[in-house]
Amino acid sequence: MDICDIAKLAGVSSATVSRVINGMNNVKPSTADGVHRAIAEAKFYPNNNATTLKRGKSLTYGLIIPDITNPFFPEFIRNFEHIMVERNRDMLMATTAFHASRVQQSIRRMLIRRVDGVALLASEIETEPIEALIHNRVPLVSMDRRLTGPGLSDVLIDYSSGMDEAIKHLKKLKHRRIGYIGGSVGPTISDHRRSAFIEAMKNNGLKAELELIRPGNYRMQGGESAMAELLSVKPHSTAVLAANDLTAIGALRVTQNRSLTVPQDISIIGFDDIDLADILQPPLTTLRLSRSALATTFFKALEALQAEPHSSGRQYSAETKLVIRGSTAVARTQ
Amino acid sequence: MDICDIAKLAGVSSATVSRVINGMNNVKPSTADGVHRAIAEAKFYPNNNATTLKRGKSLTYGLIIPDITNPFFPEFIRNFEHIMVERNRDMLMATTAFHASRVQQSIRRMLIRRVDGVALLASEIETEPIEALIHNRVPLVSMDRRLTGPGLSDVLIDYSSGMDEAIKHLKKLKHRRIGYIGGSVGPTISDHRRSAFIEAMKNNGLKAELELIRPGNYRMQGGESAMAELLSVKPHSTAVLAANDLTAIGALRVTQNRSLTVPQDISIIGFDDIDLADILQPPLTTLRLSRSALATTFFKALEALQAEPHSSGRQYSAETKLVIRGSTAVARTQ
DNA sequence: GTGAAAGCGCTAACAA
DNA sequence: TTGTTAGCGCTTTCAC
Repeated sequence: MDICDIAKLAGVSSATVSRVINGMNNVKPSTADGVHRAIAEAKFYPNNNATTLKRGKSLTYGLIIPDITNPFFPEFIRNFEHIMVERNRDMLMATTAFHASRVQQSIRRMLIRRVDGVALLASEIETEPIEALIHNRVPLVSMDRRLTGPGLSDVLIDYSSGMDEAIKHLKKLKHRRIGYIGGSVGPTISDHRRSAFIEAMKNNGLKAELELIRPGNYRMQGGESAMAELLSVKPHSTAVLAANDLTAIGALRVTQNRSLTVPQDISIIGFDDIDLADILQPPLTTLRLSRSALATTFFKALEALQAEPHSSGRQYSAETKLVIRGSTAVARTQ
Repeated sequence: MDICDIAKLAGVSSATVSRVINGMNNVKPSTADGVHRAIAEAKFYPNNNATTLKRGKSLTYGLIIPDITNPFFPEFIRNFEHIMVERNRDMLMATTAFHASRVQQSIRRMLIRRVDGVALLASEIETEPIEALIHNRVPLVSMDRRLTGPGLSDVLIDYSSGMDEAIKHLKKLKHRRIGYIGGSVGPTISDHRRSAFIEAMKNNGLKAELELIRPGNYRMQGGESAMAELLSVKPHSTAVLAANDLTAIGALRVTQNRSLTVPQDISIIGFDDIDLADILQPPLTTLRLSRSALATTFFKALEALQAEPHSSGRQYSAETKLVIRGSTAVARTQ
């Protein structure tokens, strides 16, 4: 079944059918009516592969994320997909499970499908697949790589503002020794988060102790083991910041399993503010990174790059903001 | 950049390039080598739209889900995508936000992309888009519609076994008046769940009181309002089953906000066993529906239908199983 | 083992 | 306002 069949049914040419399908206004209404009827009768759906092949544009953006079971990402996806649907665009999603090889695989998928751009929210990035994108003139918008270039924009996560708020908040609560559980070792994005922590400590006249800085893996389990290590330091720190909420939840669990009470015995601050943060016991104090703002920014960045493929990319930025809930309190005097 | 360019670079014909790309074994190794080199040098990625157009098969399955922020679905998606990547297939995901119009839109997306099959986990289903799939010979595997036909399989969720376990568990804990918070009004899938509850009550010699059966909406907020209603019935039931974990969490929150303790004052049982269920306070007793088993079943069903497009679909089934945690306890004597 | 060429279903000049 | 037609990039038969 193709537009020629529809053309025969409607007694017109395939070009007219094409025009009707694409809503061009240079078709006589009565003719268009007939075509619409024929399409409906035949339950015809035009083959997008042919359209894309012909037009050289797929009206599709790719989205690559590390881990869909981290609630941050579904919340982002929902916003992103919503924008795409509204603009009559398609989304092609791939997850990487934190493996560089899966990033490569995902980018390959995007390239062979001829997406009009890629939003890359994963951090296990190797330069080779990125070069493939650039070389093939597929715009790329990355998250917090702090690197831009022709066809390459970036959305910086502005930790510093939020991180400063967080440390100020803790300092006011009399915390002095503050621990930090980071992301995976390797990705620069983890480094940015850690540096922002150290910087904020310094700016507030506190010393970031190396012994109290541990890597995690952005998952609960990583938060658990890192927190176990932090608790074995005697005396342990009175507060801990985590690189994301999942990590903070892991830390929370370990703490509670050891019969320590949060926030009385130890304060915990997360990062992201996933919906879940609010329903924990205690509800999590966290640095909020707005998913809808982020989705909007990524979309805008993609559109901008697409409109002018030869233009150089821009550095965008997304704010973080402290949300105070129940997991922080005055430091226990030791 | 196309295979003809590669052909020139490698000094062969485009047919040979195509053969090499597709790993056919009727190319002299040295020739294949040269082609591979040319492809790498040019960073060439074949245009999948052309391939699909030509072959008439996309090696892609569509996946339609209602709500990606319900953790059940990301957990499902991760398993499903993993299977797909392993088999060198592609996944095209769409969410419906519980709107029938979005289901229609999603199915249209799938049809114009010529997916080889659709896994439909949403329940806001209208017959029209489904007929479009059938008519265009695109296999469909639905969840718990309990309807099969040519090119149409279904995965039944076997509530009865788990629901029976749940009621037996509560009965042993001396609960007699048990409430139920269902899914959205309308979808048959909600009816199945509710019927299974009523049936299980009856089978265990308990009476399902209509007053204690309320609709929810598969989201936390729905669980909250339904639970508020249930608590206004005096005396309130001593236990409540929810149509999914999110609903149960909503119920849990309302209960705790009213200074009632779970499970001492009231027992709550969820459905799904999302990862989160285990980290709540108290950890949620729930009916487990395995995401990985479900993903495997959906994939198998799609492959079977695709292998024999003219064959009639099958009824598959997925088990549910009671997981006892901390949200159920002996009923308070009233 | 390799190449020539037809055609998958659509769009967009161009012509009428 | 409508039709004719040349491709978009690939696969695959058929011929060599």
